[in-house]
Amino acid sequence: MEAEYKQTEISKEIVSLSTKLFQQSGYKSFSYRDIAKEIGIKTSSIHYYFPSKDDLALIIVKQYRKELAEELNNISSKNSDPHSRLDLYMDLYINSFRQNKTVSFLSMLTMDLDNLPEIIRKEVFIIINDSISWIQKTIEDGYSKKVFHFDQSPGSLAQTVFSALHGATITSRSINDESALLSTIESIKKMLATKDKGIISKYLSIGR
Amino acid sequence: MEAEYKQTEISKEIVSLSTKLFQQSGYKSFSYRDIAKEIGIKTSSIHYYFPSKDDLALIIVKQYRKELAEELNNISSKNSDPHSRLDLYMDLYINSFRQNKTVSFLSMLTMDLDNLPEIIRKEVFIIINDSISWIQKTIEDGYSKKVFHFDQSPGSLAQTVFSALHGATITSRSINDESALLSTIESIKKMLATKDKGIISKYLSIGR
DNA sequence: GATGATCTATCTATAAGTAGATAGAATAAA
DNA sequence: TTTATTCTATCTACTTATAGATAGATCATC
Repeated sequence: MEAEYKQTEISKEIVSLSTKLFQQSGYKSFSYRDIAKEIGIKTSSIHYYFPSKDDLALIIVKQYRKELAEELNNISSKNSDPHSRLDLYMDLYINSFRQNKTVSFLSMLTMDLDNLPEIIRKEVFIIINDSISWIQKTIEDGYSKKVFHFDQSPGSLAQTVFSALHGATITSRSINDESALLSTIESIKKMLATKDKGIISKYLSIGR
Repeated sequence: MEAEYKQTEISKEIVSLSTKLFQQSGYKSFSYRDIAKEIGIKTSSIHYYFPSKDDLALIIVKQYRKELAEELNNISSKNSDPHSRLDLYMDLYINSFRQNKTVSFLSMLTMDLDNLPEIIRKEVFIIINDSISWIQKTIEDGYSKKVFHFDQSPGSLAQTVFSALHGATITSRSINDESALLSTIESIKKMLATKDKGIISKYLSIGR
């Protein structure tokens, strides 16, 4: 694994710029032309390192997956407290938003599924799965340590947290204001901190 | 307003098919060719009704905006109970997901912002704004009628609800399973139904 | 026979990808 | 240590395909 392509100044620049464009506007909307023009090379030089666009995209996505896995692993290993873990996880979204003022890459990948080659689609599934599983484990831990309190299964709740964070990143991006993301994080925190004594059970039926 | 284009069998078919494709894979990824081939006409016939792709896209988005506004209005006028209102709003997402098994159109528009002409981008902003405002009003109503209980401002909470629903639609679509959407709706309901007596305030600091 | 709707044919622009040339660096052989 | 060979990185030039768009012909219909 590790370096799946010949790493030179230029090839790294290609990957980094492509990642940005991919993230910003999707798979179909970043072209070898744009990249070449911006870097100041010819498109054929990009083909030299990355024979096809699919190759380049796959490398980008795999790299993203690797980095995310490392970060999650890092958070888990350095923090035993479920609160801190979740905080740090949510910080990832805040930082990502502040850094590139755009949608999280994973959201873009998800929205872009129809335009992606199958092999990349599989990567995306894995990333989503791993993320939700990680959140779920954290919530389970928080439940058993009795620092999280909410009357919903860890699996369902993990899906909610994951979805809400992504949705919030998207909303924040679209209104160009991080308030949506911060509000959502606040909601999630309050939700988990709530001692669920007073739930009005009449309102809990979900099957319709 | 109303019909901003010559409405014939074919032109309506064009709009309907384009909407579907636009919704599925984004602005850049639906082409006059595809539409023409599928309907069985020539691309020039599409140009006859919709001189440019931007024209077509704008009509699609405006129509979506109108329909959504009508639906929200309809819900509001027919239901005084905040619970029912919110339920019906969330049903829109479930139905939309079940019908086309894809992401909600609004989510796609948001992710696609970079690829959209300015005039359409403005429409999207309005739609988002209107949606969040509508939710906010519903929450305010629920607070004042004391049927919703949660310790967060209606504005922030509305952003959260909106974001969570979108994120959930996206997640559900990507894993091809409506569970994420249903879980999220369940979370939202529980959240609003929670009497916030037992909040652990230590965990409520958001400013970091 | 004028108007509306659709088609043919074509244009221009952009995209991804390929072939082949070349300059210069690295390596091997004399 | 010079010479020959191969490799690396890039370029120019081209191909094929797709896209949106337009002009003008054709056909229908009222």
